[in-house]
Amino acid sequence: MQAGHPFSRLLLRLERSSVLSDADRRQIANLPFKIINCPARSDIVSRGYAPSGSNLVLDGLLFSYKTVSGAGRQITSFFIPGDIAGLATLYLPIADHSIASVGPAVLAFVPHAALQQTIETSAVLAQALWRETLMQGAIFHEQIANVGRRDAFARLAHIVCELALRLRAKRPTRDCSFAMPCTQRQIADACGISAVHANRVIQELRRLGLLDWDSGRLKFTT
Amino acid sequence: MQAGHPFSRLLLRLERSSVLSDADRRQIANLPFKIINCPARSDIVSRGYAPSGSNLVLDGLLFSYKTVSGAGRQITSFFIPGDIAGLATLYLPIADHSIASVGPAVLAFVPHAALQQTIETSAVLAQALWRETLMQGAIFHEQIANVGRRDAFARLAHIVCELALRLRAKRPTRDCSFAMPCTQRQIADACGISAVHANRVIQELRRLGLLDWDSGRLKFTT
DNA sequence: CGCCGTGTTGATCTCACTCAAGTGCGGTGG
DNA sequence: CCACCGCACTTGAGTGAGATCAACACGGCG
Repeated sequence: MQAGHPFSRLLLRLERSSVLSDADRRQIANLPFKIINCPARSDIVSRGYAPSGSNLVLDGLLFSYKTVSGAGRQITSFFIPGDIAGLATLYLPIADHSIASVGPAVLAFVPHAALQQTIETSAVLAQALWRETLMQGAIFHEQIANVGRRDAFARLAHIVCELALRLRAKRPTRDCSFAMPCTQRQIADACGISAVHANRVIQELRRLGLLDWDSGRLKFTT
Repeated sequence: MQAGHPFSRLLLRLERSSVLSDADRRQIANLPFKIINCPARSDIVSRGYAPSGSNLVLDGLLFSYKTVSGAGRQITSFFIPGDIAGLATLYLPIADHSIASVGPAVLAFVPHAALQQTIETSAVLAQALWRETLMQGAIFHEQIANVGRRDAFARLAHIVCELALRLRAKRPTRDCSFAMPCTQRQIADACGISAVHANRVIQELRRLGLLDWDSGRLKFTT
């Protein structure tokens, strides 16, 4: 990940929609944290447990999911660097969903107590963090519509495009390509379709010359 | 709806998970509001607009939805009396989804400015309201898993049971029955299936002696 | 009275699932 | 160094859940 303080990316994110004072910036910068080097595909939060903090993603890709008895798991959303995963447990102690890593990831674990204190100290930061949870909620909304109403082709395209947009928002590339660490299996779980069918849809997208996805790199071929 | 102040039900709700001071209670009770009598199936918030307040449901049933081009609409969640619909626009001005009424509904429209001031005045109330949005987020999560992974039968059962639980939590009935103002069409839209198929699933549920749904009243037949 | 929306039923079709087998690659141990 | 294993991806065949289209019964309402 980039050089500099672990929270620099979070600050940038928050300042995109809030006006922070110097005190606010200091407040964030002084947040206690613990760097966690997280191996590939490992659980970070397990449903039913009460984590004592939230995880700021510094590098890598996380996803939240639910397992449905007898029907595998459904990935509900992805967390990219700059996102805070597990913010919901700030005020809803028991996690209602699990969070796991796609590839190896670097996280900054921030205790709830510290976040709560920050929120009580600065109304602006409270608002900014609240907004973060609301934006995650908006992504859920979209995901419900996506999974509920679109066919496999549109679902997969939608999810890939969403990831591309969010990732490219932070690091635009000339050739419309980006690192795509997910396996087809994971994309299938996010789309609510079987892995086999996801594979066929991806091949169809390739055949139509819409995308080129190979060895962890995905490229839109206009 | 019940006699008493329009916010009495909201207060009860908030006190279920927060400890309010007298000042907090007064703060809520003195919130400015405007009673809205809303006809059946009318839009309350339209996607793309920036409403100037949120709507506390006093009576009736609302739902939030998204329309997917060429694939009808997807209902993402229901709001029952005591819920605040459109809380997301508090800090995300442009509504990313629409909200509409099922049957006739009674709402208390509360300006965002008043809510924001409340939030800045009382940390406890801020937390309580934040928690409300998080709980709505948890329902979204569940809905994604529901629509993404379960078959039509389980989806429909899940949604009906969720509504039953939430409605009965406020007004338990002896015979496991409750007012179910939705049309089959609306349930289908919430499940992400066609109306025809929803009808067949409901008949199957009836045939199995699991529920009895007629003329706006739904009963679980053990 | 005619109209529209809801619920119901039947026939047909197709998208996506399951099962199954095979390829290619990276890692591990002999 | 090679044999082996596990995982991601690929391909094929058969099946089934759910969509679509169409028609009709019924009740409420202008």
